[in-house]
Amino acid sequence: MPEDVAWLTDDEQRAWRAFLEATQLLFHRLDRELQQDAGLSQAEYEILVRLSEMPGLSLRMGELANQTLFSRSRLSHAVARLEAAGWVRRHSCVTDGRGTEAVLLDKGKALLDKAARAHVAAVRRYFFDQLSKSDVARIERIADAVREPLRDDSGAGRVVCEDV
Amino acid sequence: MPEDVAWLTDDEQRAWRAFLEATQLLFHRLDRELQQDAGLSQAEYEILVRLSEMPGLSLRMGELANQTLFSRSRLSHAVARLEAAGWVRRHSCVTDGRGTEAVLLDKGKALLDKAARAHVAAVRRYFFDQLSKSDVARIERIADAVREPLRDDSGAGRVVCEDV
DNA sequence: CCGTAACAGTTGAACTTTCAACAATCCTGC
DNA sequence: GCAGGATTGTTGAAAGTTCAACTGTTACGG
Repeated sequence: MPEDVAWLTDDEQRAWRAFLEATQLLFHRLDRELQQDAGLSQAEYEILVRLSEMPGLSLRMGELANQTLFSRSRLSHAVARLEAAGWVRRHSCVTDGRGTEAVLLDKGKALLDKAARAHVAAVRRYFFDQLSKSDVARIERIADAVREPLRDDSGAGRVVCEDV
Repeated sequence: MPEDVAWLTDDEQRAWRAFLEATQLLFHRLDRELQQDAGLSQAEYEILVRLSEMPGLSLRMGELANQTLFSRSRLSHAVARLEAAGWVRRHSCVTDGRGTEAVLLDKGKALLDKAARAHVAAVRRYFFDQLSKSDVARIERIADAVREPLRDDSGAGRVVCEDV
């Protein structure tokens, strides 16, 4: 391991590895339970949730992609599967001929309700049960700080200096 | 959304979503930069790192799977690719005829050194630069608390009560 | 020893995600 | 209005992951 770039301190090293392992384990576990309880992947669940929160239970594909942080392609494939399963329907957008709207169907809403119960319980059990009130606040603050710089320039490769 | 199971409070809801989004954005970004800088996926990088930390630069497949949290199958495929690329070699274990040892080759070590420089810089830029000293300590503590219950019974489906 | 169970790892098929190319529509300036 | 460019979304193939079945090896009980 080279030493000439700013390496991580021991504290940082331990924190980073613990963080990686914890998130990995947590997401794997939540995924598996969601799969067992409702036959949904985290990705599918996320899509259904976002739709369910919209008035009209519908959303343009692009906006849905933004909210879920999926690529357009990934979302297209995923929604195609949800549509095949009868949980979602797509129809082309009235106001913009290029667009497509995805709509959550009753069958999908029912499944989501069932899935959400189990999923929230799991999130509580494996995550919030281990956390104090101040941990929760701290996590929100840290997460906000981390995501803010990453949020916008999501397609940029390490901008160094690029103007005039 | 049903209300009869312990739902999340508003604080928890916000923290959870921020956490999900931050981790997603962070991992995507690190993945992409690793890919651009060294042509490695996070998974491949992880494998090379673990091998590089062993005396002899080698590890049994099973132990490597444990450390990386990969399934045996995933690891098999991944190491097969690394082997095809000439970064790793496999040979069957001397002391246990069933086993296989993966060994990091010079070419792999060299690649890893290069990759590590860029990767660590990225981890610092996108993660630690946003964190205070006390954030780092808190993260380690929380991560430990979260992973500990998940660590062992990694194959269990929500044990309710199972004895006598 | 021998038969059986447990273990270590690999394999191929099914599925998901990514990547690049594409079709269709909208917008803009002339 | 219409050419050129940007935007929206889909598609098919390649790459990666998961799942279940399989091979070969070791450990154990009789």
